[in-house]
This record gives sequence, C-alpha cells and structure tokens, in this order.
Amino acid sequence: MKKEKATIHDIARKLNITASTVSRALKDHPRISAETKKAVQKTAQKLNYQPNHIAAALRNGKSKIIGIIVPTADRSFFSSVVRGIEEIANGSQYNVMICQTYDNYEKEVATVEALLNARVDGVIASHGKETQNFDHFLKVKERGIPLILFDRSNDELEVSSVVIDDFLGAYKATEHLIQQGCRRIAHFTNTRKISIFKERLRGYREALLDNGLPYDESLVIESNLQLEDGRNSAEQLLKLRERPDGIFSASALGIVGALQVLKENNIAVPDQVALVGFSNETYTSFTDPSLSTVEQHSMRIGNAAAEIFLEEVNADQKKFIPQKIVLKPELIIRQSSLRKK
Amino acid sequence: MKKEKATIHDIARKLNITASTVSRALKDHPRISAETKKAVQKTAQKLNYQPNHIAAALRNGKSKIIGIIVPTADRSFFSSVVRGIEEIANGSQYNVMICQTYDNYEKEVATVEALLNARVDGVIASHGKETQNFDHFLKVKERGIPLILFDRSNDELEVSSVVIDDFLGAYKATEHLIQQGCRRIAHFTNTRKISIFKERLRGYREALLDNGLPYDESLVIESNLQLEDGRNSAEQLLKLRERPDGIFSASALGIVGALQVLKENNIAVPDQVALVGFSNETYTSFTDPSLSTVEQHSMRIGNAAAEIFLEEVNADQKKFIPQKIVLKPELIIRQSSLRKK
DNA sequence: TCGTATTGCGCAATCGATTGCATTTTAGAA
DNA sequence: TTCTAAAATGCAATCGATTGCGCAATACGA
Repeated sequence: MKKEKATIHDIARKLNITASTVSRALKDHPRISAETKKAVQKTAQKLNYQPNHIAAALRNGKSKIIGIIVPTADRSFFSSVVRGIEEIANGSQYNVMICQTYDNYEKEVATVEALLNARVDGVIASHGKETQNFDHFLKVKERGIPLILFDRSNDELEVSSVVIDDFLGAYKATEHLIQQGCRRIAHFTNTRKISIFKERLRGYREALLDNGLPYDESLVIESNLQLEDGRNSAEQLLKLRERPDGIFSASALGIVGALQVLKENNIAVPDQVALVGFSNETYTSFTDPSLSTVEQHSMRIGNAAAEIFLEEVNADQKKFIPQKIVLKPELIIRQSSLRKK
Repeated sequence: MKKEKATIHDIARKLNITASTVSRALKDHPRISAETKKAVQKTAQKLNYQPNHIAAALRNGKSKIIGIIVPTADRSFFSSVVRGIEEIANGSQYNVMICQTYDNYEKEVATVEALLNARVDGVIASHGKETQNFDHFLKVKERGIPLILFDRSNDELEVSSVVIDDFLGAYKATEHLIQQGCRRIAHFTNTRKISIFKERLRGYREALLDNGLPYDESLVIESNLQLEDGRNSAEQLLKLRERPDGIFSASALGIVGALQVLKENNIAVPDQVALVGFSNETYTSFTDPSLSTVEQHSMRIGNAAAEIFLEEVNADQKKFIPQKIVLKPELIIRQSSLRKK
C-alpha cells in the first residue's frame, strides 16, 4: 500500500541539502565531499530510493534503452542474437526492449514508431520478409540514433550491419553434399529479393559449378520456407523424372518438411537423398536422422551488433561510417547428410 | 542529419497559440474548436511531430509500457504467451518490454529493478526455476502497479495469476498411457518446490491410484528436465529390474531425451514404452515418432494475463482482489503414445 | 439590452533528475 | 591575520507534455 516514491528531493530535505547535491552525490561527482556522499547513500537506502529513469531520460535525452526488432523471438536464431545483444548491453547499463513483428510489415512500421516514441537510444533490427520499403528505418537514422541491422540487412540504407557470409555457408553446405556423392542437388529458396536468400542461392550455384555440376533451375524451388512449404517442395521434387539425390534448404523448417515427406515415401536419408538445412534450430538435432545445418553463431551476431551500437552511440556526431561485419558460418554435419563410405 | 525534434511548442509557435492548446487539440479535447484541431494536426504533420512519450510518462506517471519477464523467449510456450499479451496490450495502446532472465535468480532481481526504474505500468512474469525468494516481486506490489504471474506462480504473493490446471494435464496424460495399456509408468519431475511440478506429480499419482495402479517412488525421477536430464533419467530407468512401459515427463525436452535413449537401445516406442511430454513445443512434432504432449494454450494464457492487467490498472486503488485464472490444458496424442490395438 | 452560460484558450505549475553558473565555505599561502 | 585558490554546495533553468484554474469572447435567453 505504501506507494510513496522517494525522490532526490526527499533525500535532500532529510539532509538539509539540495537536490543538486544529492544528484551529484549519487553519481559520485568529484566536487561532493565524501561524507555527504555517504550520508546521501545512507538515506537513499533508508527511504528506499529508486531513481526515476524517465525523469533522467527526459532531461538527458537518453533513455538507456536499446530497441530490438525481430520477426519472432520464438526461434533459436533470433533469441540467441537477443541474448548476445543483452550480454554486451547490460554491461554498459543499457536495457533492451524486444519487439516482435511476426513478419508483418504494418506491425514492423508501428514498432519502429513505438520505439522511437519511447525514445530508445538505438535500434537493432532484422526486418520482416514482407519488408520492401525501408522508410520507417530511415526515420531512425533521421532521429540521429544508431540503427544496426542484422541477418537480413539492406544495402540501400546506409547503416551498419552484422551478417553472416550466407554465400559461404551455402557454398560449404552444397560442397559437402557433393563430397558425399550427391550429383543432383535441389535447393529450397525464398524470394530472391531478400539478400540472404539470394546469397545462399549464389553459394549453392557456385559450389555446383566449381565442382563441374550443372545448375538446373528446375531443382531450385521458391517458397516461404516454412514446414508446409518444405513438404510441398519435396513432393514436387519427387514428381520429377530424375529425382534429386540431395537437398540444401535455405531454412531449417523447410528441410524438416522435406525429411518428413521423404520418410513417408520410404526414401532413405541420407543414402538416397542427403539433406542439409540452414540455421541451427533446436529441433534440427531432434529429428531422425538428425539434420545437418549451417550454424550462424547467432550469439556472436548479437555481440557484434551491440558493440557497434555502443561505438556509434558514443562516437555520436562524428563522421559516421557504417560498418558491415560479416561472420563466418560453420557447417554442422549430422546424420542427414553423412553417408557411410 | 536533420535531427530537430519537433515539440508541441514548435507547433504552438507556428500557429501563435500555446502549447496547452496544442496538447489538448492533439488529444481531441472537447474544449478546443474544430478548426484549431485541424490546424494543429496539419502543422504536426508538416513538422513531422512525434510525441515524446518520455515527457508524457514523467508528467502522467504512466509509461504505457508493460514489463514482461520470462526465463527465455526461446520456447514456443513463452513466446506464445508473449504474443498473447501483445495482442491485447497493443489494442489498448500499451507496449511491452520483454526481458529474459535465463532462469538466473540474480538476473531476475536485476530485471525487476530495471523495469521498475523504467517505470513500467505493470509487470507480467513467470519466475525462474531458482527463485525461492520473492522479495523482488514484492517491490512491484509496493509500487502499486499490477503484477500478474503466469505458469509458475506463487501463492504467498497475493497477486493475480494465470495458470493451467497442471494437475488435470498430468492426470489426462497418465490416464491416456494407462488406457494404452501401460501398467508401469515412470514420471520425470523437477524439484517439488515449484508448484507446477508438484501439481503434475500429483496428477500423475492420482491417475495411477484411480486406476488401481500402484504409485512407485522408484519410477519418479527428479531432475532439471533438460535434454541431458531426460537422457540420464531414461538410462536410469533401463537399469531397473522391472522396466517401465510408459513415461510421462513434466517437460518437453525431457521426453525427447528419453526417446533418444530408447531408440538407441532399440526399444520400440510406443509399443514397448509409450511416451507423453508436457508443453507443445515445436520440436515435439518433429521427432520420430512424434511426441504426445500436453498443450497449454499459451496464447490464451497471455491474453488472460493482459486482460487482468488492464482491469487492475484501471480499477487502480479500488479494493484489489487478486484473481487466479486456471485454464484447461489439452492432451495432444501423437505417435509416441498411440499403440495400435 | 443586460446577465448568465458556454466556449475557447492561456498561464503557470508539475513530473524528477540534471547541470552550467554562481555563491559560500574551507584550506592553505603569504 | 588577510587574501586567494580550491572545494563544496546552492540556484534556477531545462527536458516536453499535461492540466487545474482563470480569463476573455461569444452565445443565448429573458
């Protein structure tokens, strides 16, 4: 019931000093005597004083909050990135505000607006699949606060970003399939307007060509890469006269769908068809056979993004040079692609 | 580069009126003439005015932000709850601030502190496994803002909560195993200090007794219920002279671990050992065989929690009566427990 | 035409913390 | 003991939006 909130003024009154002094004492200002500081701290405790960040934020123009925008937190990849951001941010007294857009463009725009109105000190985001127009992100830049994109980035926007080398990840995955003896490798991709998928497709293609295999458009299936899409794509592949002997999916769910369909059709994985997905989601190791996949080191992506934020928020008005950090992905080989020699 | 933020004062100056009028006009105050309102809105647009929520929050003592505390967002259960909360909250102009504690007590305490300092208007939380002491949550109550607990709740704290009927979920799961012919059913549980696990254990036990089966302590294995724990527990069960013919796990990961071990030992699931888990995580349907589990209707939990928040935040100082909403869980029967008759 | 409502808007304080610029106090130097 | 520099603290404005109260202008009824 006692909801009296103590302010620095209450502390000041108690000690017959002014709020200015209290404020400085609490921040360990050099011009305040040691005893005053002690006295202030003591009464602050006694009164159960809790700083009002809102007031400080208003005065300083800094909320000490980083806004994070992700399509959904319900995925190992994104939640690890968030965790990576938190690790760094918390060390610098920053808190994060996580917002999910559910891959909905309107929600994304509204979220940016909300974060801006909440006066976050910066935004770290991965945009949704629908996002074609980036004006809402431009607003962040216009506000003069750092904007860092990760995973799905956009080069038109001149902002820093942290991505993985999707090309390399796809290249490794495809090359691995080839090494396992696959000669007809299919690829599940999403719209080529999103750079990560474009890059993965490119990596797939290059790997094929570099290994003397043809690039066959009929083996590249475009979809939304969800579970059902993966199933449909797999079924489509089964109807081909010449069936593929390997599939590399640009998503994790997509390859799960494919695995299901293959098993339902009594097609041996990996012996008849070997599978590799993308993104090391929890469930990829729970299937039978477990799924080979490309690990994106999501925690590190988060770390890097937060570090860039800290740099930019401090450098502030300096000549701002957007940087792009590209992390190397790693191929995790599990049963779905490992053929016994 | 243009980071001039327009305020209501800028609008006022432009129109030769005062900020008061602008403020009222923007809020559609009845005492402001229609033309003034139009003029204000027009110039607000022209100046690209964005309300400063921080200033309003300071003045009103309301931030329009709900703090959400979850152990981790990286689980279907929690992220669905969050989504459920957002659904309701956004409809009432509230934003959410999601914080993860990673089941770490210190982090949880710090998080509550941070949310309080950020002046959230309420907190919706599910505490971590380590949490024994609830003083940090008491602080929320003392601040006079709504606190709603979900899933893992605590009865000592006199706050509203939204939970599922864990007893019933466990009872149904166990009964189902019995109906499938299981006569020796093991149970994976966590520390009995956490009510959800206590209740699930109770449901398991009652179902056994109600069906004339003995309750055997040696079949109840306590662990942290993660993947490895499930594996260890299963191995422990295999060493018994009389092996169980069914396992009901109080977690989703635990049963995955058990499934892995059983398969590695060539024990047929569900025919030799039938399995049921708890919580409808994505991966439970990806295993082979797919796992039966207890669906918690997490989205609805979130809805309910947010609704309670709205009620309480509006009722405010009224006689506050904590309410407890108990939702019915649902048993999802998949291959891991469905024996062909 | 006068008096009372009603409408429309301005004044100024407020929310709590911060900070540049005094002002006062203390310490040390001359 | 007096003067000055340094140390410690106070004053007051500020951040931007909100709101109770008050005042002026217009409307309306008698």
